[in-house]
Amino acid sequence: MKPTVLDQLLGVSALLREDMERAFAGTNLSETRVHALWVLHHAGPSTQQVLASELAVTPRSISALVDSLEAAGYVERRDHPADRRAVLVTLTDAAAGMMTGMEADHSRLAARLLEAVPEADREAFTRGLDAVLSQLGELVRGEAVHYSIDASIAEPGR
Amino acid sequence: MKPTVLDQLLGVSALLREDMERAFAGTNLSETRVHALWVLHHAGPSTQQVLASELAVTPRSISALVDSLEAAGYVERRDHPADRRAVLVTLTDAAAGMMTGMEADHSRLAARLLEAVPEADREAFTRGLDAVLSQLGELVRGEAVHYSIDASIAEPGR
DNA sequence: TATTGTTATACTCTATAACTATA
DNA sequence: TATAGTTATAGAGTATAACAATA
Repeated sequence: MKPTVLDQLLGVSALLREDMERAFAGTNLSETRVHALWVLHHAGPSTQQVLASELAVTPRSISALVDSLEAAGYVERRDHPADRRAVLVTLTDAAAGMMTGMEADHSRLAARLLEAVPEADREAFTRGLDAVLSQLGELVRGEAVHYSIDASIAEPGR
Repeated sequence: MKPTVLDQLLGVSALLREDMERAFAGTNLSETRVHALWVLHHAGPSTQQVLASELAVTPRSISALVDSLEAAGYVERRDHPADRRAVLVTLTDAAAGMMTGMEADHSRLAARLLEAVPEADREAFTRGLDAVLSQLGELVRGEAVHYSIDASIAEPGR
């Protein structure tokens, strides 16, 4: 029985997460922490509000996350030059270097995955992936929910 | 600047998670809980050891998970007929019905995603996805780690 | 008034370690 | 001894709510 496209995509998701978890095992890094560092690497020094919206998380959670990243030496809180309420979260030099390395690893992995696809299929493959990504984006943005949940047992309080 | 295959796949992963999170918001379900129910739906009544290995989680975590699923009315713990140490975690009728519905939703979503891919590209697309999945599986199973982590700042204690 | 970030508190998911009952 | 599951404890990540400082 052939797996559906959705099953294949879910398989890829699981493997990508597993790869990260394994890489971070035994370190003080995690998916969430690296996500924050990744945003800072690309956006440069940012306020906690910006981080909150990029990571789709509440400001309170960002406070805790930045606390731990700061304690571990990945980031520093600097005064915002124009707004004395705000803070600019900034990568330390060591963390900036590390993120540059991670970005190179990321590109290497991307190249390896593309190379695994038979050359003749590559164009159709990326085109298809693009189509799936847009379709999924529309579905998620749309207001319909795609799973049948039994409301009689799935009440918040139970 | 064209996104890489890896970026597209990460985008798909994020959207799939977002879709589930949204569907489960305001209910007592979560990705982890539904994963357990999904395993039980397909494997039938299972010991907690089996669940632990399917979810790749410690037995202790399964105890807590089954406790909460039981309290909410999704599963029951039954005596194992042959091994008095063990327990068979079993879906309640209501939960079994819900999972049947979810499986139908899952198929519907799979079909929708495939339909989004131009017909002429479908064969090459699934072939490519298959290739990426195997390649990624090999990479993850291999012992090499794919990210440059700065050991001087990423020590467990920091 | 509205926004930025913090303190206080709580829930879920996960882990390790020590223990009981049974195989 | 080894295995199935539980109790106890801890840490990360997330949320809501109330508050202080600043815009």
